[in-house]
Amino acid sequence: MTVVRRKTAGRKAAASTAGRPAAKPAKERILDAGEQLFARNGFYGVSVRDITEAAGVDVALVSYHFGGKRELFAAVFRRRAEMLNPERLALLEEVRRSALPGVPALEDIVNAFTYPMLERSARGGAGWKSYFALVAQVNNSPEWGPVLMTEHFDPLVERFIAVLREALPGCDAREVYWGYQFLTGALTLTFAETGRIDKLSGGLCRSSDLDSVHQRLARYVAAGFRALCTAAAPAPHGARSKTRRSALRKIPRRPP
Amino acid sequence: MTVVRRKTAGRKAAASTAGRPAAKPAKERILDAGEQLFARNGFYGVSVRDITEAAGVDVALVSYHFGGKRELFAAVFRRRAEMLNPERLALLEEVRRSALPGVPALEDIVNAFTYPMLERSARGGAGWKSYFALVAQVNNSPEWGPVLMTEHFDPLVERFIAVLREALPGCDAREVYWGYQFLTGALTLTFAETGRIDKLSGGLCRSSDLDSVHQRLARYVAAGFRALCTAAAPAPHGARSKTRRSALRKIPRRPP
DNA sequence: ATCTTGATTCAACGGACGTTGAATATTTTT
DNA sequence: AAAAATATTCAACGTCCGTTGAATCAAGAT
Repeated sequence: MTVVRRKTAGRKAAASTAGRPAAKPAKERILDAGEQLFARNGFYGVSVRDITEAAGVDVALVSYHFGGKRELFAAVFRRRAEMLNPERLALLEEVRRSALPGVPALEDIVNAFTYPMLERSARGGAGWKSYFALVAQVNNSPEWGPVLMTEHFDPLVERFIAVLREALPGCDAREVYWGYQFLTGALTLTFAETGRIDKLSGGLCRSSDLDSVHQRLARYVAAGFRALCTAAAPAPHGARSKTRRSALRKIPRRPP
Repeated sequence: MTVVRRKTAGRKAAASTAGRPAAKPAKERILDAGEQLFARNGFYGVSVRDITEAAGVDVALVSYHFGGKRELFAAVFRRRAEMLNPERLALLEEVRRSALPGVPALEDIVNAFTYPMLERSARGGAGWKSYFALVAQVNNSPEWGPVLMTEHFDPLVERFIAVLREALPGCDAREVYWGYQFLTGALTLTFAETGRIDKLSGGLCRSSDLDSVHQRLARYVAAGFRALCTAAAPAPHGARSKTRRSALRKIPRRPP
């Protein structure tokens, strides 16, 4: 009956005068809060109420603006992919064009793939950092990976692999696909920034030091591609026994 | 009052005669079911009831045997780590010993690290496959990775890195740590088996084909290590501009 | 045979979950 | 200024959540 409407008035005042964060529209603030929280605890580890409280909006707005929690998750994932990937594609084409009539160096191709991500994760703001941590989890999730990664990244990846194959003439396509798989695994774990390398190295390396990654990943991966492609052609067995046979022994099967 | 105890009698009969799965003790069946479900949907994506229903036991047994859901998750993670890592360590030492008085090939060191996992994921049974998919998610999770990976894998990893450094004399320690980081990222994404490489390659490569990974990963990673370590010594800038400078442009900062 | 201990079942708890519909407020269009 | 469209608030819904305590069962020890 005599309840005073503190909330509404208070929110309005805070939005127009006091706090910075209330400047953005609610829909965007939900995306920001969801991005941060989903990156930390995954889809099921975050409730709609967690997100709306962090965003300072009402719970019902998630269903209103996005249709539901799952759709919000997809929208979070889509938002920055659409900002990022056109630029990565343009950079890749630029690398390719500037190497004509030859083919670009493998390092440059890999860099075109990784640099826009590493650069934004390092200096693009907290939102981008959260986003890439989220990508790391999605990429390794059997539930979300096949859906979201395929939908938003595969067109770019296909073009990237095509350019890689140009730069690796005569190399079996399978080697390139596996080489890409190893690259994306290394890249996404980097974005997870779990701090594990910090502990392992006793502080010598830091997860957050993406410049160190930028200086090393392309070289590492390019060498890996070359090693895969200079290996014996599709001869499944024989030769090169040193790397495969030397000290390996069979693992016994589990007892039934 | 007159309720008939169908459940108990039925379960007992099924356990002793009809079904295979009831042969194991309840505690182990909970671990098995949790392993499978956690691997698919993560910690928060699976309820205690999901697990106990899959295991065919009462809900209360999770709290009774493990103390709670979180402790069950940790127990699932610990169980196979304790089977696996002593063997990986023994294999590493065997590789090292059999190379004396020299140092082992990088490929053999990496293989000692990866082969026991790849072999079990390929031929160790469904439980092992689930387990490594779970490891892939944990390794990329900012919430669980630092806790569980550090606790159960770091002693092994430290020894592994020490041997790597023996095999890379004169190489800066940071290069080895980063090289390991890229390796574990590539390895764990492989275990996630999201099927993404299958779609990308049009069926040419299969996520589940861990033998293909075994044939390629050690070569790829060893070449990567060598590339990191033969690069210009800790000279942070200069030289080698081709790999770093050529076609890269600055990414503009976000508007404030 | 009785006692003891550990394993399992059952029912229930308070709370958090995602979503909804009606009511209200705000902005845009006419 | 009125009307329409959009945005936000509030309260509540039914459901599922993890955990608990008391009761029952199954064996082994005394």
